[in-house]
Amino acid sequence: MREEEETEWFARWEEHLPSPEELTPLSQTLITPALAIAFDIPIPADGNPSPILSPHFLHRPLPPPASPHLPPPPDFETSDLNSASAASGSGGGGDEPARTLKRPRLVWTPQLHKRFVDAVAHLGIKNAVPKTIMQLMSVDGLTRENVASHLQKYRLYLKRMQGLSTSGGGGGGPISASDAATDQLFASAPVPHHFLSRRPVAGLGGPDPFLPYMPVTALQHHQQITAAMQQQQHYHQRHLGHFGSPTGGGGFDHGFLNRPAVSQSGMHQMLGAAPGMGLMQLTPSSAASFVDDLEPARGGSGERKVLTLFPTGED
DNA sequence: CCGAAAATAT
DNA sequence: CATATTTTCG
Repeated sequence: MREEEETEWFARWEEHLPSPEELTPLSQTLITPALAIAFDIPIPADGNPSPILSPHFLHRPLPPPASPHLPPPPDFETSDLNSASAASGSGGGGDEPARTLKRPRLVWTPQLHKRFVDAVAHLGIKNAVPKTIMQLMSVDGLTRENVASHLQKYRLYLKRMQGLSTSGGGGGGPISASDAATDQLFASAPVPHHFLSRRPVAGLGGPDPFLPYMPVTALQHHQQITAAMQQQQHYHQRHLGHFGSPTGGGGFDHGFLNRPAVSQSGMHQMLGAAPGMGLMQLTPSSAASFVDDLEPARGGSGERKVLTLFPTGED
């Protein structure tokens, strides 16, 4: 019977999250610099190249099928399309500049986290170790430590949930125990129910028996964690928090950005700061002003038209 | 290399 | 002060 349940969440998964453009207001560059040029697309801020930092992190093609008999890796895009100019087989050179540089704090955005969860789900809790996860994610710049750290937190989150999910968890609300700001990130991603209260399937040493892979084709992000992105996202995250759209008739909560009340933690932070909210923490290095335009669109329905596409031109 | 804890940064 | 992410230790 459980099997059916699993298939169910599986089917619902799609609706659970990716969805709406509302959730993807992030400005992912869909157009590569080269492409833009080819199409003669005038990049905004022409005079303002947004000299946002672009520490060229190392980018590895990530080769391995890490999965023995695992279905083809998710359509996770390898998130690398910068091979245009670097195609030169030069020595491999190897010189990935950025090997000993202190890379900026990694910001786990919902998208990244989703990728993380997907990877873990496909690997199965058993094989979900940092290294493997990292490889599956194929996110350029991601290090094993990044994943390990996040995994640690993720596990704690899962554990926490198990204890709170006393209501039989069946049917009612799968995951709605705590809405601490902390869980927001995790809430944004569908937590495979197998993870909860359920140990490795006996008799199976490998990945879960079934793993049809979810239809997350909506993934339209070319993820390349760069300082630029991080800054933008970070900035957004700070401003997000209250969205007046109480699931207007929806009924399904996408579980993200629509948490009505902030817990104490949130208040504490505000208390520390001024009610006027002027907390704009720009990273030290370049305090260039970004053209972020994430409008809460209060009032009627929201209007998500965030197109801050800027050239990742880094190659 | 993995996992947990301590240390730091925000 | 709390939380997120990094670095250190076992």
